[in-house]
Amino acid sequence: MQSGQTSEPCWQRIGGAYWDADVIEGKLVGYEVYPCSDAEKPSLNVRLIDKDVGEATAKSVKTRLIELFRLRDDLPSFYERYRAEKISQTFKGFSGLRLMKASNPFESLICSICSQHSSVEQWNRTIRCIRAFFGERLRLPNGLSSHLFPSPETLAAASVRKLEHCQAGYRSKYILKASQMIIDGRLDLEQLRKSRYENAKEKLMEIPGVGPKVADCFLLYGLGQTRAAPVDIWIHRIVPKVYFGGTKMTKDEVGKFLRERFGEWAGLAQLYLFHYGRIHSRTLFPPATRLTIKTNV
DNA sequence: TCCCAGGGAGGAT
DNA sequence: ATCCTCCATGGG
Repeated sequence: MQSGQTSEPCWQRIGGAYWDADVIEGKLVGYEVYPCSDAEKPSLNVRLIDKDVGEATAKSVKTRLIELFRLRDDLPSFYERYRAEKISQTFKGFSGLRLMKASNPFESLICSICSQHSSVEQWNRTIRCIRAFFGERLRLPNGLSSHLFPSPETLAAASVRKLEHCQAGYRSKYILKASQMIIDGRLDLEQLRKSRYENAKEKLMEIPGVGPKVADCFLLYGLGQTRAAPVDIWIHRIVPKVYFGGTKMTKDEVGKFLRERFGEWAGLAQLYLFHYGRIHSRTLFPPATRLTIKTNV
């Protein structure tokens, strides 16, 4: 929930839980999610914030969360399969870390676009601001409220000014263009779900502001194409370090290596390598020493 | 004041 | 193909 995947903004806490709300099958539902720390029987405990939720809706929420947190992914067999690989050194510190898959692909696309050359904190702020400005407000019975992410139609009609107020910066025009392409029918996110990885990626890169990395983020976190392995600055640093003795590689080569080596699990491998690279950045990539020499002219 | 943030576009070699 | 620089904006 806090790992900065561009499926959606990080979930927010209340007490020891995390909460969210959405309209599921036409009904407003809020839910709190509690982690269970029993390593023998790992589970997720969910409390619905509405006393009056039918059984069918409750079941839909369950299905939704299983998809969102990809609870069907078999992590133990992933760990086991690559136990003897160099990547296994990244498993220790992040046991249980999972990929997520967006409930709302359009939101994930905009998250991915906003994440470029930005920080998790900043693009999260931007997305929440866009929700608050343009999205329908949901009021829960316990007093909490939340906003849906707006539709492509709503965002396409948004002014650059308001988007810039959300601190989207130079990405505002990208957001507008992507929304426009969707309502024009030039871009169909659900159709991309069925496309081959290479074709889908090529199509996505027709959107201005969407390059190889952002396209892969959307394919992975938005559509659940686990073959996609976004190569950002950290992956670009860590993969040559861990697997090739520090040899210089292009980003394309790194991405190709991850897909060939990890196949359907390239995206998950990327997730572990990413967090490992970041947490050990000081020791793995010591900052270059800088010298400033003053001259007399 | 400077550098950096889960990059990408446009232009110059 | 590979290399620059700029892009908004906040935070360290």
